[in-house]
Amino acid sequence: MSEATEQAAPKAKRPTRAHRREEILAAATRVFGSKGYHQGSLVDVAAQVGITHAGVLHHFGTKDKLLWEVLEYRDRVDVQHLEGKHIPGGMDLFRHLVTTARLNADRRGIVQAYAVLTGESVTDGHPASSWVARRFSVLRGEISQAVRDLATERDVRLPDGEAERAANAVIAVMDGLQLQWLLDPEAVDLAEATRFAIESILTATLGSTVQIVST
Amino acid sequence: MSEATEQAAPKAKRPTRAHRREEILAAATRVFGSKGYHQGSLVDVAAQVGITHAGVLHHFGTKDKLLWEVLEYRDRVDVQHLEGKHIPGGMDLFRHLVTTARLNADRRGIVQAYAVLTGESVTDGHPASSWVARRFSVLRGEISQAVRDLATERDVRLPDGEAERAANAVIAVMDGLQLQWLLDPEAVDLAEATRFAIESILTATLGSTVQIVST
DNA sequence: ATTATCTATAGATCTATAGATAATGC
DNA sequence: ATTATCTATAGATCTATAGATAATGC
Repeated sequence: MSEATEQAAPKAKRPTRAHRREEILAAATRVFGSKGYHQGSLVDVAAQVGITHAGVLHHFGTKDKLLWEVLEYRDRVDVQHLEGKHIPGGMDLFRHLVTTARLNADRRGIVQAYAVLTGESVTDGHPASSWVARRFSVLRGEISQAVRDLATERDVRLPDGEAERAANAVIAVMDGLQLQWLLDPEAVDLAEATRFAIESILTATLGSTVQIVST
Repeated sequence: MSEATEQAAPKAKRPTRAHRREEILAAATRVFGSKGYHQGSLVDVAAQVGITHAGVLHHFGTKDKLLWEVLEYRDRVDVQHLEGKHIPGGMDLFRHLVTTARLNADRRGIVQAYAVLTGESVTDGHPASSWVARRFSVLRGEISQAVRDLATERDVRLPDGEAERAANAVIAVMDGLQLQWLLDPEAVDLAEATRFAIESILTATLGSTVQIVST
């Protein structure tokens, strides 16, 4: 905040290195989201930032590395969005999932990028496949733990593997609903559908009605 | 079966036009499934059939048209696989969905093709998007009707739009489980997970335990 | 005569590299 | 001196077309 070091108000300073990289990452997210990784080109990304593709490569080296950083960037943004900075447990986790779905209904680009890259990631040797697989694995762990917490809370004894099955179903239903919503937003109310599906899975798993009151 | 018209045993006759087209469609399904539509080239497809890419274009005109025919071909195969030739209703429909999931666990290529093309289809202007959207719409109609049938059968009065919500959730969970299974087959038992998820959704929707006994 | 293929090639793209130039920071 | 960009270009692909050749069917 010291004004002494300020010489004059520079109109359009060169963006800092970190800032430029962020601009490129944001542009790449849009491009990969709207066209996919293979079909989205470095020229497309560069054009959105107002430089040439060579400029993009100067910052990221290769297109693969750019994608990796886009995915890491996504992780960082997702986490920093949480208040407590770490993912909640028990019922709060499911509330959080529904809330995220509601926010996502106004962030089509992000949802699309996630859906496209996830779909592409099952192709042979795709650079995003290990990222997506790890993401699933982390979610599976967190959600199944939350299911176990709820079961304990309600004195329900779960069959072996039931918490994992429920977690997989919850993850699956969120991904699948996003696909349907992207292709036909009229046919699916993303937040409502997500709440309904998660409540159904939890209700059936725990044997008594579960209601998620999202904030 | 008349032997009179047979001259000699021709070793390797030229395949009929229809047969050659089928070979190409099968190859294209494999290629688009393993690499995606944009990344899978006509040269790849042609190589699998043992001709050049120009031969493929002779039969299908353009790459887009080839994709459309691949999708129609998929529809035809799916339908002809059913015994009655049309999709069943009520509980039989859900039995059929679980059975399909079990068969799919041994047809990775087909599942992968479906997942990849569905994911790609949400990119801007993708040639498969209307096909996927229609597929969702048809499934939604069939499944929601089956849910209504079950509700009537059990004297359950469903809230407005509940059958559609349940249908969307069932479709979503099947698609989502396929993604997880493709990326990590150890983590998901496709048939078991599908059965569990559909039973959960139906149980919660109908308010009493639903069990799907797959044949 | 028609159908199925092939070779050759045009015309678009794409990623990545090399080397030059301009702008900042010490 | 370092960092950020640019221009130019190499080297791969890709789709699609044109025209030639071979194989079948009447």
